[in-house]
Amino acid sequence: MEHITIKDIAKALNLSFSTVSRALRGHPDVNQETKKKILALAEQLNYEKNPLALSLRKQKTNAIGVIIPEIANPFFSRIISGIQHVAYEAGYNVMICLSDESIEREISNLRHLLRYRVDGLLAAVSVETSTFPHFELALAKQVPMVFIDRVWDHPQVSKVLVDDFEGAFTITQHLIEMGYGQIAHIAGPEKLLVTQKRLEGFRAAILAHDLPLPPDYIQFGGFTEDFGAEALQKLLSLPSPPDAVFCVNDRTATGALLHCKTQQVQVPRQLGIAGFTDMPVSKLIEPGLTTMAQPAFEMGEVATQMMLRYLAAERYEPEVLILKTQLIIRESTRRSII
Amino acid sequence: MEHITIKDIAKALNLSFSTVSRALRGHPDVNQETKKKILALAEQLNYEKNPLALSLRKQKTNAIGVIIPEIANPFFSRIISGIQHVAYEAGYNVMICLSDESIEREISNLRHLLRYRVDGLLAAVSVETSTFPHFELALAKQVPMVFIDRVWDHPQVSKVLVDDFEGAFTITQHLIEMGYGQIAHIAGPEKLLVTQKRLEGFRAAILAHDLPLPPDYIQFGGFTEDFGAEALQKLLSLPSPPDAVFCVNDRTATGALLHCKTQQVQVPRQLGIAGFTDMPVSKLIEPGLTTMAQPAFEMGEVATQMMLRYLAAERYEPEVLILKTQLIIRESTRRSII
DNA sequence: CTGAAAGCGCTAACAC
DNA sequence: GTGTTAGCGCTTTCAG
Repeated sequence: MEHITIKDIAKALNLSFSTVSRALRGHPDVNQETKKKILALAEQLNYEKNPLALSLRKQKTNAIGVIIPEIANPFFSRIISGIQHVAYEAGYNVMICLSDESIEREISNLRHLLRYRVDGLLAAVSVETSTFPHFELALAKQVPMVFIDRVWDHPQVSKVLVDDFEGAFTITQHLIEMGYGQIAHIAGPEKLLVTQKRLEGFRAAILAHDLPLPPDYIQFGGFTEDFGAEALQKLLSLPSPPDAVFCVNDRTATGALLHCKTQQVQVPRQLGIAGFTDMPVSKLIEPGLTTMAQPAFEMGEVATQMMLRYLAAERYEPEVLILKTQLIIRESTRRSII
Repeated sequence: MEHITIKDIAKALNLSFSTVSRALRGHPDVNQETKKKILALAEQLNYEKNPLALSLRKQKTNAIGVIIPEIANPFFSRIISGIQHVAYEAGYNVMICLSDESIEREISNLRHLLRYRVDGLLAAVSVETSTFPHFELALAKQVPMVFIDRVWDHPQVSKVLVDDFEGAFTITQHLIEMGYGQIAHIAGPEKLLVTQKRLEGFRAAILAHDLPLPPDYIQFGGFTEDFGAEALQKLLSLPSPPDAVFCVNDRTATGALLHCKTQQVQVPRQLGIAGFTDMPVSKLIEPGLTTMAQPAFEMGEVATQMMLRYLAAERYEPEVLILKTQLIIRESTRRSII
């Protein structure tokens, strides 16, 4: 038989299918004997509940939707691993959608997941996302949401992030301590909250130490390697070029580093470079990249745990969880001879 | 209203819901006028079909299941990107499950997807998988399957892979051409087909050039960095250590390279190192890693296209597609001074 | 304790 | 053209 159903079992045992249904989901009102028979037969026939029918009936899918910009990025793929890990243990299904850093696609992903009646939503917004009507919609539908890292800054949704301000402050301060005095910042996409926070942290550290900060020292743009290289090129061609850069993430930092290699710029001697995130490459590249580590896997885990709590309690109380970053010092900023 | 249905529209327009259903799915037997009215109202009310009900009714989910060992591995995440890319364009939904390189979990993933009635299945098996009763089951249920890279070698299923034998042969030959004469092989998990094919290709190249191949020169084990380092350590402590290693993948090669750095072994002068796959790190690490590039994204794409063909034609004719690898020469094997 | 019946939202014969 | 009906597989009243 293609797929055996509750009815097949009922027929075989000469019972009504409601009794079978009860037995199968452990309802107390069913005779021990018949229950035993039913379970035995189900086992033997390899019966499995049809989750589609179940979802339709219960109006819940037992699924958590995930919208993420790209999966080929280790930061996000580690977040997804964390999500899967926790969801799997809890018997929840996760539906992953990729926005490809496009807001149009993000909207389409969201519609898809909503249409699908996911029980909850985990998301990191695309670089293009600066208005949030699509997420408003989800909010209106009472779907619990937890944003991860790339958050929607709205009081009614939960967030899991790191303290970007503090992280940026700390690493900038590290550059200063290493003796760099003309520090520039390769920033991310201008409208993103993460970009702004890291910029603020950077700026605060620079100001706290009375260092110069010409407007040209801040280069907005993107998260890619190419952008990092391009931005550094601009910085180096300034009349008074920086002696260090803090990059919004490791990818731009990597791009900057590669640019230095082609241009024979000595890192860390002539130029100090620091990143953010701590991707696997960062310790392999040479010189090793100084960076602020973000606990990506853990971010995925805790976001999912929060979601599971909401789902279990059937109430959604927005909360904000801020995880620790960690300064990882490698060679790309080791200017001073110790 | 929480979720508007076909009935709501029917009631509002004083029609039977079957008419509405017909209009909504473009059935010809419906008056142009009423059709227009229905579509207009649906549009206005922001009606969306409930995919759960649809799937239950049609006994197909419009979903493709994917089982993959891990997502944090760039090779697999690029495959997934390729899959998502094609599936998305075709309006197919993809359900990603991670086996975490565990066969137990792989079995559970498969059961989950089957229970979920996915229309087709894409898979790369775990390192632990050497028997395939779970996939037999899927085959028995007539679910079309395409294996990617880590394949089940069964005549009745489709496969998308690269020519591992030839790739291994080519890169080993490259090592020989660079003047290395005592070449070892850090192999993968012993039972995996990929491992065997690459080993065979390696061995064939060595034999073709009449080079020595002591049994100790082949170290089976895993795909991880740690294993690469460990295996190289053993090789280097041999009475007659190799002057080059071909590693089953870039991760083991990276581990081997790192081991060389800590042990002050000069690469490529004292030891040549070659990998397989071409991960993003491979060009960033120093020295750059010589490797055989596998078109991961494309593998995901073509596997999905095959699947879409089966689904559209409603018939599954197993086929095998072999994609080209490409030798990427970097510094880790540039021994000879040119 | 067990069975009958309604219904989740939709499609697809079958009537009219 | 349109409405009626049955049914996908299951849960959940409501009777008995």
